[in-house]
Amino acid sequence: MKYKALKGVQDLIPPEIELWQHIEDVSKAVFKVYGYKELRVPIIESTDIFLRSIGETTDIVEKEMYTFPDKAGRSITLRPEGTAPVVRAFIEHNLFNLNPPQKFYYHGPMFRYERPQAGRFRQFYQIGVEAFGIDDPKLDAEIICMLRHTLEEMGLTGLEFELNSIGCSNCRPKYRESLKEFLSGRLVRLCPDCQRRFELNPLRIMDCKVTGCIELRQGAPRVIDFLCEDCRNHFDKLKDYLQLLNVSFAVNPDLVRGLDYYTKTTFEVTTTSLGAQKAVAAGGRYDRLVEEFGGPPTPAIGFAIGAERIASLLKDNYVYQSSGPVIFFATLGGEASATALKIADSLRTKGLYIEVGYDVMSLKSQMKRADRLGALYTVILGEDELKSGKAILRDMQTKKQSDIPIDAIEENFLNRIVA
RNA sequence: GUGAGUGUAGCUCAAUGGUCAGAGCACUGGACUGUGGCUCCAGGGGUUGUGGGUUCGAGUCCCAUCACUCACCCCA
Repeated sequence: MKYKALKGVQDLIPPEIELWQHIEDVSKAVFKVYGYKELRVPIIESTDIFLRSIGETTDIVEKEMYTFPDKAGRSITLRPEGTAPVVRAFIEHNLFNLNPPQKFYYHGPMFRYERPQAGRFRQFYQIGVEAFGIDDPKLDAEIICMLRHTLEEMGLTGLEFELNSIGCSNCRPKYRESLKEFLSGRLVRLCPDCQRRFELNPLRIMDCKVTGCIELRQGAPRVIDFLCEDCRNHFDKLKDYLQLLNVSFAVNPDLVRGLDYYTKTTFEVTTTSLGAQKAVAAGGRYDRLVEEFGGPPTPAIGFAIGAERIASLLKDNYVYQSSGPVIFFATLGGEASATALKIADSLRTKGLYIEVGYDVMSLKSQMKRADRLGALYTVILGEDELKSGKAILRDMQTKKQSDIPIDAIEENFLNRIVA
């Protein structure tokens, strides 16, 4: 094959595309009742937008970004995630002047240069939301509740909600030091990856799956125990609200987000029915990012849903809805074909789904096509029918046929639909 | 970036190193000169991912390369 899609990217084609439309439609409908407005931001941004927000030492920035110079030599990056561009747009258009909270959603492709595997692609689709201007844990609860609502509405079941608080700029550094102190004596016995994490992101060590590391970190300090009063209150209230809203969740003290900008609340939704890439949505609070981007101090929280993973969970049980044409015109001969085409065109302008056969096809193959398409009726129109002025109307379900005056076809079907 | 596995028809897969590479599904046609689903029959469709090598002989063995898959790192 001469041309193929690039590694890690994929075409979405019928009928599967319908599932994707379902996922987008449901999320839009649910977001709407929570007051979220759509925001469309470019898929390319200045590279430094991601350097500053995601963190220069994260893997995303270090090795996963599609970065290239444009024709004027500026460094451009295909967005690896949606929060940074939304924050940039939020500040650029002074959206903080609106009454808080300012609530937005977006959906579209993201790009990361990674080795593809199950549930991971180089171009992947996220549906995300961001809410600005309120640091009340009620907003955290609302947004997590909205996420649950969205996923359930899409038809997902058996999801697990995990929750954590990773503190703020007051309490996290203290925890980080305490953790490093605890681990420093055991450093040489940790796996090579964790030895690297020790300097880079020691919190990640708590997430390591190597059995030796799991044993070594027994009794390690937990971030939850280091929260300052503000963070602790926030987290406690959030849990209360979630209980009030009947959202079942598990506190996972080891839930660490990969991006630098998160503060306080972090959460993740996982499923047991995918492979290693089992997170279907994740998010958290980022109270400092807007200010760091040059905007006014603005607390914020958001999440993103991984559309590929949702699609792969839903695809086996999804029932495709696409309905067939009301009429299939099976014609024989040029004159009949022209007559049918004209009637079909007229009915289509009235909003009816009509298909016509083409002259190269035998009647048999036209009938077959009508059947495959799921047509309700087939109108058979040949030279005999033109002569008598009456076409054959075949009900595809009952196989019953009757004559119908050619002049009356249009009116007949328009009335049928109205009635 | 690391590791393992797999590349044969549109799809799912066969073929102890030995004729000119097969089957099911799908597609087209016929049985039914102008009537769909079921059945039967026939037909079209392949540079066996690509390039080298070993051999009298390679889909099969070896090397390289590309792609796909899964996992690691990391992450939705």
